[in-house]
Amino acid sequence: MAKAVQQRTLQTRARLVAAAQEVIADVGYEGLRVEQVVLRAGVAKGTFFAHFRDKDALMDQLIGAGIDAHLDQIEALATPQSVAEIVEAFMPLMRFMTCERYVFDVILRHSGAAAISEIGPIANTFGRHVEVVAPWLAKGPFRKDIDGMLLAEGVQAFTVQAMSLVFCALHAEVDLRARLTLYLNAWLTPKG
Amino acid sequence: MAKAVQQRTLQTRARLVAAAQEVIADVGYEGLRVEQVVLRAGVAKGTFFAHFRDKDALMDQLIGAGIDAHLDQIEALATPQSVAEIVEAFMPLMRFMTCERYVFDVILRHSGAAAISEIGPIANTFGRHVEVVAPWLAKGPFRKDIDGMLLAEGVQAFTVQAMSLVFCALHAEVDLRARLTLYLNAWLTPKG
DNA sequence: TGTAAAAAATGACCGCGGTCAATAATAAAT
DNA sequence: ATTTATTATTGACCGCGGTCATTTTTTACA
Repeated sequence: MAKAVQQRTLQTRARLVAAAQEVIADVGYEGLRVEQVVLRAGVAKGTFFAHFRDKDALMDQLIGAGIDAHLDQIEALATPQSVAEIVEAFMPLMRFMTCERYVFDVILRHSGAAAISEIGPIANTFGRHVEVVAPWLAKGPFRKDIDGMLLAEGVQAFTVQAMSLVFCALHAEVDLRARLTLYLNAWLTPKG
Repeated sequence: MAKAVQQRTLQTRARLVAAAQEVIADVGYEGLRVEQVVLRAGVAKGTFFAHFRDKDALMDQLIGAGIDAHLDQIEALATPQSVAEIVEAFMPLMRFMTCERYVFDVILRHSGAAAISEIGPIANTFGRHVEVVAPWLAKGPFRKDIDGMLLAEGVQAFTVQAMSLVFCALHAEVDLRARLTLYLNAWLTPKG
């Protein structure tokens, strides 16, 4: 039994990813065209689809990597001791996730796994997000009446809700930080 | 000043909508092709796009109408007095929203208005949803420490989260009703 | 080396959403 | 009625994601 994957394969894939990042640097995520990517990479169109199931799979990988990089930063932080500190810790990640409407759409589409038994990069970052937040909540001055995982899932739900409002005409005036702070105070430190 | 809109226009639009519904009955929302719709309606392809900005706009209208019909039913109900009753009231709507992955994606994409200053049918139903729930929460045995609108927004966020998990491989085993009940108990009747 | 089997790359081709200059139908004015 | 202005319809055409039979390259083995 030989090497399952050839050297050439890795090179081609790396070239495709590098080319894609260059294209994105030029025209943004939404402006990316597969044809431009293969042109830069110097391969045929069909080759792209031999390496990625579809354009969305490439986006899943690239955006997932971006989220992971932000989560690395977040994990290196000292444990936040308040809602304000939690919000602040997540601001850079949220800014990235909402840098383009198209990016946020891709994230939403992949946040629940794209297909059954097929958990992609972005879906994994959502799992990671919960695992990062749960211990914070356990250590901090927050409600203790419900399971830590459930509490963390709630934080995630409200984070998504707050980001959605960035693109919502009805709530355009309310900024992301203030909105998430409002949600998390109500969720994490209920007085009723 | 004459009638701004001709009779013919209304007829054509009605034919297009009717044709679209027939196509959906045949092949589902995801299977809908604009060409099939115009074929059934007996008009040219360009006509479709004179009546709808794009395919998404048609979906927005049709799915938005579906959600509105469910909200009509929900509004006719007696005010729920518990989390269980709230969940039950929303089950049919949630089943509709998650009848196809594509449908849920369209809903997410349009739940925050599609474009600035352009609030579509689905975005409106999200506003309506909050307005239906808020009075329920004010009257029922739920926490009173935060604003009613905020409380209702939270219900919406958790409803979306619960529906997302329907399509998520990581949580496929957990059913919608149980998941939402868990969320809403934690949100509406905190003990901490 | 030479050769056969497996893996990777190719590019012509297709499906389908969306555009637009040209045309037809309707309403308004004389 | 005839002309004029406005609005609706048409269908050839384009952009772009995605497919697949064919060709090229690599690997395994004699």
